[in-house]
Amino acid sequence: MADELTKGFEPKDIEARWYAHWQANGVFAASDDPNDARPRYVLPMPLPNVTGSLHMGHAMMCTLEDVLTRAHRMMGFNTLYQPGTDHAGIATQVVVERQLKRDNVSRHDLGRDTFIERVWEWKAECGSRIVEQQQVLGLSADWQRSVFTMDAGYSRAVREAFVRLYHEGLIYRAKRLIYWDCAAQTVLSNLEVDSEEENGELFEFAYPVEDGGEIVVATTRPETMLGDSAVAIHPDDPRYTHLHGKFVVHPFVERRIPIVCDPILVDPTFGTGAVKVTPAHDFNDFETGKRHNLELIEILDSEGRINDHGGSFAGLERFEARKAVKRALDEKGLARGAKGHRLMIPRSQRTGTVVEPMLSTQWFVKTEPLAKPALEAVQTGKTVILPEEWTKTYEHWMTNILDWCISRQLWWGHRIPAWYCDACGHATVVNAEALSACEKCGSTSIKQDEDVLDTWFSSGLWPFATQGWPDKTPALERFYPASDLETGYDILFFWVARMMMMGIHFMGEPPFKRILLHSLVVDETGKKMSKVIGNVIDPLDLINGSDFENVVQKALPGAPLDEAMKKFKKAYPSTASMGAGFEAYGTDALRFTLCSYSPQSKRIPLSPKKIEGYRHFCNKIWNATRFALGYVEGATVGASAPAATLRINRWLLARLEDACVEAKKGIDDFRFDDATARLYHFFWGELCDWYLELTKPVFAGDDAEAKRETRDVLAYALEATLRALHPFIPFITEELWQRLPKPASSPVSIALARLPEAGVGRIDADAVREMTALQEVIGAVRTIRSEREVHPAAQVPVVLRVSEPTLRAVLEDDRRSLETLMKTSSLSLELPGGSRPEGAALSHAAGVEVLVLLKGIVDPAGEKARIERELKKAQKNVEALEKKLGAKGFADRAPPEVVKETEEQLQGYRERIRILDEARALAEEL
RNA sequence: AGGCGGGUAGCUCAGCGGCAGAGCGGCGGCCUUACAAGCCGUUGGUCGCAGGUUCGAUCCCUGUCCCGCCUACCA
Repeated sequence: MADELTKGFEPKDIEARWYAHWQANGVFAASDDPNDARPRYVLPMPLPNVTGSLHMGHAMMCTLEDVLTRAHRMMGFNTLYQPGTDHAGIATQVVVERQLKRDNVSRHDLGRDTFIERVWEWKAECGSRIVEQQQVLGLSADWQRSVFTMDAGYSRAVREAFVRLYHEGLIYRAKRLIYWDCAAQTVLSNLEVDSEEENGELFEFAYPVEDGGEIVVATTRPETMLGDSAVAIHPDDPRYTHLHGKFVVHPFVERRIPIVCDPILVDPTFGTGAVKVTPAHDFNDFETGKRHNLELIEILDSEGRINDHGGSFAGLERFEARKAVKRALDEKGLARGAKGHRLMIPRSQRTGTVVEPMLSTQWFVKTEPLAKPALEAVQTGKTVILPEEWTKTYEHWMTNILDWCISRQLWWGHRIPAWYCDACGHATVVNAEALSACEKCGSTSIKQDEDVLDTWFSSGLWPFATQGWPDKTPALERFYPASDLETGYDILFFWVARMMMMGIHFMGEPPFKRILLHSLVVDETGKKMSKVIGNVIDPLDLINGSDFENVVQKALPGAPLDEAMKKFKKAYPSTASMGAGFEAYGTDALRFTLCSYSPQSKRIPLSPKKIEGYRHFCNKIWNATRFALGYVEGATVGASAPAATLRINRWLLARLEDACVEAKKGIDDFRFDDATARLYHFFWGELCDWYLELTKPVFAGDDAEAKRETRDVLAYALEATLRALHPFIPFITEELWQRLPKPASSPVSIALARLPEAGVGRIDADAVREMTALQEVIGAVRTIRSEREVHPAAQVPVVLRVSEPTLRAVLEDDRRSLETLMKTSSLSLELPGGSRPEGAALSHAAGVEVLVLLKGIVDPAGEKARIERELKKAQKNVEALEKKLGAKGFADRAPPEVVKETEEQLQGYRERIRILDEARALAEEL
């Protein structure tokens, strides 16, 4: 540690070292001490799947959450970032089954108990990977408290919730039309189904009418006609009036099918205006069936094969059956042709297979009574959603919520605590892992429900089940409700809404004060990251660096390298200029980048170039500190800003104050883009570009008191700035902070130091105004030098003419600063109106006439062109302002200060024109 | 179809009643002893279109055209 800083910032060297330091010192641990008087900050981590590995979405989420966590810890809160992992029912089961398949074994071969053992083994092997990756990201979660949703305690909470809701009548079992995943062999909730538009066909065929004639219907799923129990027409459709009350004959099975009139289902302008009705396999038809009391004819088994109701088609797989039905209709002369048709195909999120609406007995949560208070909590502001616009989406969803199917035909998960009695048929629902007798008749011939609960049911209990609920533990008392919940907007309904409902129901108050939502991380062109498009980026490749070959193989597994490369480069145009791969940008650069995107936009187009830019920023911080370390040894750093008399020091402390206040506001408002932008600008644009440059002449000079003051201010401001930056870039700030002089009572880690807030610096309007004038004057000289192509090292005489006494004094006072930054050995201050030096370029800034003596180096034509350009600009401004001032009603209706300000602006531009006119005359003489 | 959001510099996006901003890029000049992962300067905009409210509109209102996302879908 005592060794010197390397010339450039190398993230790899420092990250692992400091994470170990934090862990060893218990920096992340929340306090259980009942006497701890600090306010609490609790943030439940959106639990990743145990099957998962870290992707960009996690990186985004984790970064924002860790910033919130670290910032609050530094604000003096007793902070709990509650980590954990989710057993992820379907996802995990699918992964392990796939593994078994390699050995040609199915889960049924193993049996339920053995299979579950296998899943646990797998979890023990691979379940910690995502946690390790989260630690690479620097997460300051309290890992000691990590919870897995299948832990014994958590499982007990899940059963308890089920049992209570059941006895309150909020959970019921019913036969309903549900979405069925034929591959995973389970029911899915409507949220686990994604519909995409795909090409299909609209197939038309005729039903013979009983008394002769026919009626033509159209369908995209011809095989479902085996389960038809009606043909519907619109009651007012004149084409079909003669068929009212008639029947058609099913061509394949012995069945008379009624023709019904239904104005809701039938749109007479679409297709033939006649619709086949299959109540057991279509949601709309199901409703129609209820209206007309139609027969429910199931034709599919759980694997998607036609069952006995399908007559001669029985046993055929559903897509085979489709072809067979079409062929058979054709043979009977009933086919009436087909046309191409775009339609929405519902697919399982997990297995990708087309899901089938099927009738099935399942467990449901009655959502309406739970949703109402969850809606009210947001409407009354007890829970706030940020960014605000999501409130409407939440309300819309909560008011249109459907009952929630919570049973799943899986083995991996929380088994439903219901036992059915063979003797009396009663269902015993109790919080137990095993049951020996029916609670009603005492029979021991009972059987537990085979199904498990939807994963979202268990994760809906997260904010309180992690703290020991249903027991009234001290942890539950202390850490419920949580403060914030941060997550992607895509699981607002899946998860957030569920936690709101469950939290309010079981705990009596909403689980969070704020719900903070971030957007989807997409590729540079705005497309969703997917292994089909080949635009997935592993965050660790950005942190550790990686050849594009490696990156691309992960993005599009199994594809030829050049094809994958082409797709990848197309998705990330900015990589074109990046050579053979990503350099090791480090965790800090990635985190800072992710924070810099506005949470309001719906997409976050990840740009590797931008990450590179923020690695440059880290390098800048590194080098600025390296510079400062050469001067700050022995500095006295106190808890508050040191006294300052020099203008540059007063100015820096004023800017520090502003930057820290703005950054804190950004954090408070969940506007990390504002916070990072302000800190970036302060550090680079103010501290480095101006302040450090201005300290150079001071440190090179021989005014001991000025040196001492500047040393103290530099050390103080840098130390404070690192603290302000720490939540965003924890590693580099810790590394540098440890090397700087700091207050005597500083903690073992910057992570435990205070976040700078109002009062860290000092408001000093005079210093800011005066420094701004200096900056403008220096800028004017630099512009002239640059446009005249004066070599940056060349010393050129400068004359400043100013009448205003205060400003004149400031310029005189900071002569040394001006000379350094203007690169002049000969600076003279004069009153306006003196003679015109030969070969002078003239400009104007902050009320000062700026003359740069360029005789011999000047290009008269270029000089004139520049002046003309500036004159034109100034004249345009004058015209605009004159028009504004002269506009009807402006003077008497606009606020006086606005009028005054406008007049002053106009004066300024007029003055500028006067000087530029002179400059033009002067240029003529060159 | 309904709901929500967006159209601002070449690109990605802030700003949302009172002189149009940032980062990246472009252009010109510099290896100036913290940093070439850098320094200095500079160029980019009828703020989607049309009306309205206002002394004043990128910002508020109405209409309109595009583009996303979500929900529900026509068998």
